[in-house]
Amino acid sequence: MRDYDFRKIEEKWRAQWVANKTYHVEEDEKKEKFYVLNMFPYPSGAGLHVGHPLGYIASDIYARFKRQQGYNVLNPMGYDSYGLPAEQYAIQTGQHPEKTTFQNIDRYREQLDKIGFCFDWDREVRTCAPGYYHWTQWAFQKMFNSYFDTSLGKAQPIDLLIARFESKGTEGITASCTDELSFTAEEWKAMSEQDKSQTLMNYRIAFLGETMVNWCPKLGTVLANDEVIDGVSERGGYPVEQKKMRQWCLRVSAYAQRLLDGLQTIEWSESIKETQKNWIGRSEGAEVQIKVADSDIDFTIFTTRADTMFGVTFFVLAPESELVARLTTEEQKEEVDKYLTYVKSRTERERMIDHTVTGVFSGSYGINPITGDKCPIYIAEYVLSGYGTGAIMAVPAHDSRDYAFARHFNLPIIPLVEGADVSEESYDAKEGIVMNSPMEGKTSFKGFSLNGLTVKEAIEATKKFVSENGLGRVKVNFRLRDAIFSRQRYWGEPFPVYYKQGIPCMIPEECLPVELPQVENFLPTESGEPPLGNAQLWAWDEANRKIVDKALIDEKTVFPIELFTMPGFAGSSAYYLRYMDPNNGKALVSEENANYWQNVDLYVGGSEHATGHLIYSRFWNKFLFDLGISKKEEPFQKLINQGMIQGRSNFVYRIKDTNTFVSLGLKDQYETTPIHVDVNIVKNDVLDVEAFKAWRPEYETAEFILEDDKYICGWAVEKMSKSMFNVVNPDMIVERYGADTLRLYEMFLGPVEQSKPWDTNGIDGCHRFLKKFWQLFWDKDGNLQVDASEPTADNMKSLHKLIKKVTADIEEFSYNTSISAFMVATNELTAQKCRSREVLEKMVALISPFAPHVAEELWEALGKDGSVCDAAWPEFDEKYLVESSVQLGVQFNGKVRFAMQFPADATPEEMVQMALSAPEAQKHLEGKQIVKTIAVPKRIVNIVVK
RNA sequence: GCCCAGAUGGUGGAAUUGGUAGACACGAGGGACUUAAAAUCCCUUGACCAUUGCGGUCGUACGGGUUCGAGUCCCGUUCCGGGCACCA
Repeated sequence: MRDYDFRKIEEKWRAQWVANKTYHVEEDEKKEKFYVLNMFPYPSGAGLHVGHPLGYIASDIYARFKRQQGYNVLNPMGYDSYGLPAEQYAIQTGQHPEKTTFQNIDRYREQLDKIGFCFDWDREVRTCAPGYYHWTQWAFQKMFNSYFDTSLGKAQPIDLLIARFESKGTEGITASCTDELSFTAEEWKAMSEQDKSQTLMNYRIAFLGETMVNWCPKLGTVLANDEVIDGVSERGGYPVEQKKMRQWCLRVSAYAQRLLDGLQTIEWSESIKETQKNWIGRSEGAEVQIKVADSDIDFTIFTTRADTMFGVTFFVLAPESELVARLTTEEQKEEVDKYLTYVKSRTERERMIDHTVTGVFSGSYGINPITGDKCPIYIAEYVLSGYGTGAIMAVPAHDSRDYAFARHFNLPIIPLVEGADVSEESYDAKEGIVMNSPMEGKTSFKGFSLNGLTVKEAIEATKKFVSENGLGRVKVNFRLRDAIFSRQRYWGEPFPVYYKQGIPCMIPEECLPVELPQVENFLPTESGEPPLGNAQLWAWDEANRKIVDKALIDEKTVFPIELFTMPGFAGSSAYYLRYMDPNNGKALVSEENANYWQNVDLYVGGSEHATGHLIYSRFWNKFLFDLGISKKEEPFQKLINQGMIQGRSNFVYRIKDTNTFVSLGLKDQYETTPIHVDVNIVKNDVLDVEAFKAWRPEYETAEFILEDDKYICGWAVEKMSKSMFNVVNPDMIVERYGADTLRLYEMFLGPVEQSKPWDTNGIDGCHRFLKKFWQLFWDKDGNLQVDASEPTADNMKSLHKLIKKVTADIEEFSYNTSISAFMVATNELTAQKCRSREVLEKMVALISPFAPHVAEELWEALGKDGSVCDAAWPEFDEKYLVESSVQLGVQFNGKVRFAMQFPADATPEEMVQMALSAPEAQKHLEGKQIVKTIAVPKRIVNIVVK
């Protein structure tokens, strides 16, 4: 008997793979490509826990499977290595973030190497490496130098737009912009350099904008919308306030429609597509011009319910709207100011939670363009400045928020749908027949009427009427905002930007990358500048002298360099392109390599990135696609979201005020407090009492009340965290059971996409299976028991059943059921005493993606050349599974009464006859009449009797 | 509030997509081997009734429905998870 010595086997093959460069990948035109990618990790100080490898193992199995099918598989790995934790650690300890980041990377690498992944480490990328962020800066510059042409639906060089301004001004331009501007060619030419720069910011895809941002005072930086959750920062949970600041932004909103449309072309889960759809938030409606009474001012409102124009009883402006100042009358000024002060005092969080009705009358009236009615204009915080036009028409009868407002301020409510009862609440449904539009005896603009139409018809009719009569236009609004792209931090990509008389200019492309300067202090400067302000000599730093030299080519003064850094998502937005050509110093990716690898075929990662990375990355890729750099409109063709691995905590129960611990089943007899206990000293919920005593000094003298001589621990599913003592790291599992067992077990735990608690309870089963699989190949004396014998029909049946199942399962990521199938097949072949080389070689090839180390060892033992990862994936042949007869349940009145054999090719009629003449059938037929018979070949026979 | 996904033994989870529910594994119980333990192997293991043998009834969150037949399809309810949220 040769033992399954996993330690020796795994160590040997780890070394061999490195020595032979087994997983090195080259572009190869002769082979079809397949690109598998994991979301690269942020190397945190805690190292990997068992949750991390889940996705890596799943994709590794897939990558190996595809390689065995003959594809040229790219399966790279790298590190998302800029980020806040390293910087905060630096602030606390003075350790440079680069130092801790590199230490963490080394630790990650060490842990990853133990699990047997087929990563091509020659392609590793780190977002904090100058050779990498060179291309992050480069892409930013491209965005700066581009605008989005709405008629072409793609990015164009900003120079085209400038040329256009030179000749025709803004007349007829089709460009995504922050504000609608209007000027002539003459006016453009007359502008100062500053004004021109300012104007172009309105169109650039990467632009400097004065916008409301999420400012987190505690973190000292602005945050993107997806980094703010329920009004507090995602990281740290600190309060976030709205502040108007000058920041770099990316015009993601220009791509909103394409981001939405693209979802239909990719294989992502419905739920994550839904999340993105919600985040993009397309709504189709109308913008309508409203004239202010006794004034020449007018303003625009946005509505999706154009049909309710006849029910408008007031208008509302967002408090931040610039119209507020213009529409507030003298008499109301004091009150309005009071209200604005109140609104300013409220944090984002308060505003989000507390929906009490507040507002103030501006003193002005707006004229309903259809009815001609004069309606008061209010200012209220329930209207948001950032969405639509920051002004609405209020229809209390059919909008719950307007309803609450109208009730509070005693404003009229006009119902517009037949049968709608608005005495208690508004009728928001878009259903029913329209009435009161106009009301009896009232007139309307050009006699326009909606009465008798359904709500849906009325919406369309009004949109048409409004745009045909110049009252407004049809408009699509998106909730997706432009991304705020600068952070007031140190540990991020520097901007390749310098300022010349206040005008932001791009540092010449040949001077990239602009390297992150060394600083001593990672906090903001005393004058409140970002941490990069501490790098006073930065501009003169040897590494950056070339920038200054070029930038100041004919100047003598030093121009300041941008002190902001880029946000976390900058480096992770195009990393999949860089893996295609990671060491290219001339381009992000060469034309040849981009054409060969195209895009990611399979992307594996957590769904928590749905509204962050996965949106930004798609946006970034679409931009690069417009430039012709990326070859596919969508970066990630198929996406699998691995579930989170939660922690499974164990508890011991201490009897109050004692040092005695009582086992789970007996704890109710005492007054106890549950205490978290390290899961690593608990096995199958049984506490290792000695290890517990040694765990903490205060437990050294602990006493135990046992049940069945065991101490049984309680358990609960919680987040995996150090404080709950439920962190299990993969090294410990590898040490005890081996990497192959870890791989198998993580997959056996359940479907990859499902969240589940980590629970070592079942791991022995997977380890046992590997032992059995190993024993299939060795006799009692430790010799290979494989011969050239002809496989039996049973051997082939077991094998091909397995091939069929595993091949189908891998494509569907149902790895847990394939492992079950392996267990069954192994037991069958063991029972059959299969020795056939033909069968056993295929078994090794099949298990190779799941347990590569043991597969390599057996492959070598079988005398095969090369690595098992190049072993051809076995072909499935139906002929071995064809049965001459099948056993089916025979049902009477839908209940299975007995089982019997049928010829596999029996017709339904024959099956019924056979079933009826079977001896077991007689007692069910006695004294009864046959009402109906149903037979489905290979499925079921059912006989209905009365 | 709106949208999405889900609920199956003591546990993790299967079920050819409408056809013998509970594969596989863990745990538990019993047995073999052993001085003993570990390891290994065999049997039992959804519940209830019967158990001398057959066997029978119920059972996939709950209540209805469609069907010869429903874990699977339809309607309603409850619960858990996720997303969006004064977005007009």
